Amino acid sequence: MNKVRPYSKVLERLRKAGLRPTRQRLALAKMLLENGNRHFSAEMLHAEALSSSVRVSLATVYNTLHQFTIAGLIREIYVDSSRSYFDTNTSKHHHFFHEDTAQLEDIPDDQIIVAKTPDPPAGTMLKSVDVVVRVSAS
Amino acid sequence: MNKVRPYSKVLERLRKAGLRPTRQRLALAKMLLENGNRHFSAEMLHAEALSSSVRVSLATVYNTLHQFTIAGLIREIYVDSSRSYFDTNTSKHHHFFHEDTAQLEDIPDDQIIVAKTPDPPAGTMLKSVDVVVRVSAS
DNA sequence: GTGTTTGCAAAGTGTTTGCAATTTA
DNA sequence: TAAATTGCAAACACTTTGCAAACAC
Repeated sequence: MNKVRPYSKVLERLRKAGLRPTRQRLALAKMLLENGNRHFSAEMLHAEALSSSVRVSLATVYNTLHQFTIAGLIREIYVDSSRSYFDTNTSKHHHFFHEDTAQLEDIPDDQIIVAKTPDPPAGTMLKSVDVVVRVSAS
Repeated sequence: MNKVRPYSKVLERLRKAGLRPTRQRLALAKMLLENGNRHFSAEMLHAEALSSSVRVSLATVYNTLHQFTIAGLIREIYVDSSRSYFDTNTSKHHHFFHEDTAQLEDIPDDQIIVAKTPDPPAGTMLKSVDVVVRVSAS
């Protein structure tokens, strides 16, 4: 059902987020949002941009990922204490993390059940419930 | 029941892990293992050591935390992509992460239920199931 | 035109490493 | 005294930032 979004959709989403659709932002948004769910780091996205002949600096990739995260277009996943990973799928779901390869993989929804979510401590509100299942070659 | 472990216990645990009980390792191990469950970063532990007049370099703190982690005396928790956090409680349990203060807090066992743990992908074995509930001041 | 965004290079942060000096067994 | 460990400073990897040039509206 949810096919590749037409170009205008991406442009519209940037506008809605208050982000000027510059050449760099548009190119990165298209790479990320028109190709299904993806897990990636800043370096990975930068490398992919360059090999697709999208000229963009690494600094801009970092800044753009930050802006996209704030805008809710992507989300950050915490699995490594020395590198940021992101996911284009912002809906509630969880991850496998392959320790050997540093790859992320979605856990199918029917494969995990968090039956009870804890009450947030007094004075706080819940932001997210993230489950990471670490695996390695057996 | 589980009172403060006597000095010899810590020494014995280091020996069992194949780690020579040097002054630095012994001091750090005592700070960590004789004071209940603690969440901390390398910098935090280093600062605490210095203020307790335990002379130890930051490099040694890093190296020691790594060795303790491999030995299973402590475990690492992944909540921040720019800093490593550790926990002296190595048994199965989950965490709140206060985004405002960067503090970790245990989730009481009866407050969370992971009813179904996913099958690890083919060719992999499960290492851990970590739940992080992010909260912030409301 | 005016304010925003980019790219570069420099700076910053947390962490690791090489190696001489020290310590442990 | 032989092997392991420490501390320092330098090196590292990843990320952020200052600022002039380029760009969007």
